[in-house]
Amino acid sequence: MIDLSTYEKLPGSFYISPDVVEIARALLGKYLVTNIDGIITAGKIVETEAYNGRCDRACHAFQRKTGRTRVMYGVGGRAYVYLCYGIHHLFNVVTNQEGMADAVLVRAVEPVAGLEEMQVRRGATIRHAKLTAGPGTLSQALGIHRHHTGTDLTGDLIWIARNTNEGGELNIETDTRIGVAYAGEDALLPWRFFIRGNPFVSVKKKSLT
DNA sequence: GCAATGATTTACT
DNA sequence: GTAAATCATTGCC
Repeated sequence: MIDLSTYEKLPGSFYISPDVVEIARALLGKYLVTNIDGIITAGKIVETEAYNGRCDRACHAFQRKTGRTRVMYGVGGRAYVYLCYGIHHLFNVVTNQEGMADAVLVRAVEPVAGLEEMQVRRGATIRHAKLTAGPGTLSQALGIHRHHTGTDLTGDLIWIARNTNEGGELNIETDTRIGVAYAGEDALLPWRFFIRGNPFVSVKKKSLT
């Protein structure tokens, strides 16, 4: 179990920045913590993707203000969780100000707390290294569900923290996003960020620097 | 009201 | 490497 006393919850102001790409990059190395059913689980964020509601066709909210994407048009600092392929819950962090539909998809975390609970949620057959390596699997491991959409990330159910004992430089790698080929040229945007060499990154680096 | 589809994962060949 | 699973949201009738 990690020592939560050295973890500092990110303030609401962190999510208000107009630059969603910068936030996606800044979230690497932070800790995503959930308190579901009274059980704390947490993971270090090792992979993210940025989605921009105004100039990015891969974003669900691009030129579409619907029931599902409504939360993304709200103020930053809330959760956007959506069901993909009928099976997987994908966790996003809404950013920017009211009316700006930006979000950061958390694609992978490294488990740091509540490992046993994650194993139960994921099933006995799963290997430890695969507990949270992927946007659908990390949501399942942390107990994040579709109905958590709209959750305030400065509350006590789901939040993001930084370790005050850390803060050193991270070896951050950049690449194109995954699974958004339908978005045409927007799929080429280098808006995926991950920590180099971390075994929990969902998709391996495809090219050398 | 109804049919199409996806920011994925897993199992099988 | 390829294919199936599976359902809320969406767009059109």
